[in-house]
Amino acid sequence: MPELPEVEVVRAGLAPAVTGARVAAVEVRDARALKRHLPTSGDDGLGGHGVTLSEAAAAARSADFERRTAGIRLGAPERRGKFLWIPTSGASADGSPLALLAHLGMSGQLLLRAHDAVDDRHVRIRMWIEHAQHGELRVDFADQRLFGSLALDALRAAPDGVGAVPAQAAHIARDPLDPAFDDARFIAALRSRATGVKKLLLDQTLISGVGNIYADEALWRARLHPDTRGSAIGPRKADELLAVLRAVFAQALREGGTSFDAQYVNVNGQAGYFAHSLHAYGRAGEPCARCGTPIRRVPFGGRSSHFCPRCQRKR
DNA sequence: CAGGTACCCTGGCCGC
DNA sequence: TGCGGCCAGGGTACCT
Repeated sequence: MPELPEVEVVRAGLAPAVTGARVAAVEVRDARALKRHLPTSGDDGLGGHGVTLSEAAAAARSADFERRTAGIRLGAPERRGKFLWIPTSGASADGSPLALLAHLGMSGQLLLRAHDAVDDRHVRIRMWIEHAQHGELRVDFADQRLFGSLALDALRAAPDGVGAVPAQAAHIARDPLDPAFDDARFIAALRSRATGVKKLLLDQTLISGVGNIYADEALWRARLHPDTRGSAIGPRKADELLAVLRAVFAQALREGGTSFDAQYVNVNGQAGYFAHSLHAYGRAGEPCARCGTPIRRVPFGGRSSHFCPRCQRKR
């Protein structure tokens, strides 16, 4: 469940059960779910993204993660954009605190289950935790497509000096629901670029948490064509776009996120119902809710854009 | 900085 | 019933 509202639903669901809990045991079933986990000994010679691990490197990575995660105590989960992490009692080699970092990718789930609950599909990593109030639970990381991952990562001071963030998420911009998000800075960046506005919204180094669904929805609500250049957007329209984005996120959060199928669920495996409130994504051929013109779907960087050709004219 | 492509994966669905 | 092709909510690397 990948965009900001879905990740936030997971963070909030995890919070009561994991905060203050101790990890009793860890089992890595598929080392491919540790793409972002780099062993302590530094480099195992086979980096992270886009690289297939040798059998030996996979075993080493799994063993390293299991050994270092078992026994640590968990803090309150935090989120930036689509990255989720739990500060822990562990320390990294340079002395910084360790965080348990999660990215759900396209199909990742974090599921809270009873100790003896039956297996969900595609469980790649399992952690048994003990909590003073909630007793013994399992946290299962399930991921069909394996674009998501868990990792232990060093928690460092955030680049803007406010709070701390895992090293691997340091390049990710704050998201628009973050109180420290800098509106003026984002709007200036947006309006200085010749790139299409949708591509800018999806750039996690400018603003985080926005993915294909919510980009299309926000642009529909703001009546902006996805290919409108950032530099063609006036200050008032830019303000409106940011406000609309926040409203979409807030509403999606209230409705438990967007679920098109069983892949996108909260920590209890339940789907959200914001999909019913979408006006553009997944509605190709259906009449625009404002003007009745059929919603169009066009190729966009290996995916699709959905928009109303009448309400969202390219300028 | 802008654009395009390729890749990491599994599985559901559609047409033949 | 089988099979190939296409599609999917993300992120990164590496070209031009």
